[in-house]
Amino acid sequence: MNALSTDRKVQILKALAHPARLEIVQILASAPCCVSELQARVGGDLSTVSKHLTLMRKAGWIDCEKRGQQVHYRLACDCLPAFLRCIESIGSEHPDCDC
Amino acid sequence: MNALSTDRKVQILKALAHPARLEIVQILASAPCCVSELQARVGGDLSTVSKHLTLMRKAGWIDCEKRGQQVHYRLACDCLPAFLRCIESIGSEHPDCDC
DNA sequence: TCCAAGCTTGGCATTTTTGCCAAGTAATGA
DNA sequence: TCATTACTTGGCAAAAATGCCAAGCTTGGA
Repeated sequence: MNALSTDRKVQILKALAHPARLEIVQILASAPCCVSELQARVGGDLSTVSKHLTLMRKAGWIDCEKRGQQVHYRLACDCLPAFLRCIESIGSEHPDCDC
Repeated sequence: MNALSTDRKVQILKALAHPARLEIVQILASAPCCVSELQARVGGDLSTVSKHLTLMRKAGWIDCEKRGQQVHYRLACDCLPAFLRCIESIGSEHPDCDC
């Protein structure tokens, strides 16, 4: 019944478990975006942002499409909002963390 | 509107982004369990399992209660099943990963 | 053809995470 | 009280993740 290996699920989870990557999917949740625009919003080197995007694409969270010189990234799943709501609910019920 | 900081959300995500920890919450999803029983199921040193549990408790995924010499851990959220279904759906739609 | 814009990839030093061992604490029973 | 069970915590070496720089690769325009 468990179609996916634990390691595959962990790969998917790790892909979002990083501040810049989480911000990127939240940006992409409202609209598709190209790499340099994402870099402008989250900061860091362009190559770093590109590597984050590759990692999330391999995990399955996002897709990309080349348009001229630009590469447009967009969400590849419908469940991100529900996924993030779950995290929000855990966070608000346990405000006494170590952050 | 975004009640939680990005870092707090990342902490919550990181807490599940590990093979042993993901297996532990999946075990706890069916029933509460004590530490040595969890160790018997996921392997590794008892101290390692204990540290995993502490980390997930601080994140907010699980709670614990002391009963005599044993400490019983259990899920602290209702949304884990939906959360895991989202991961499953991403994994099954993108089977060509590097795992 | 040549150049520049927009990305990706390689390499590598720094930082973070992991997991074992040893030591410590709390509860229970002899 | 003493020993045992059930955990937790400290410490540290090994492994993994991160992020910058440099170098590459396409695409489109001059």
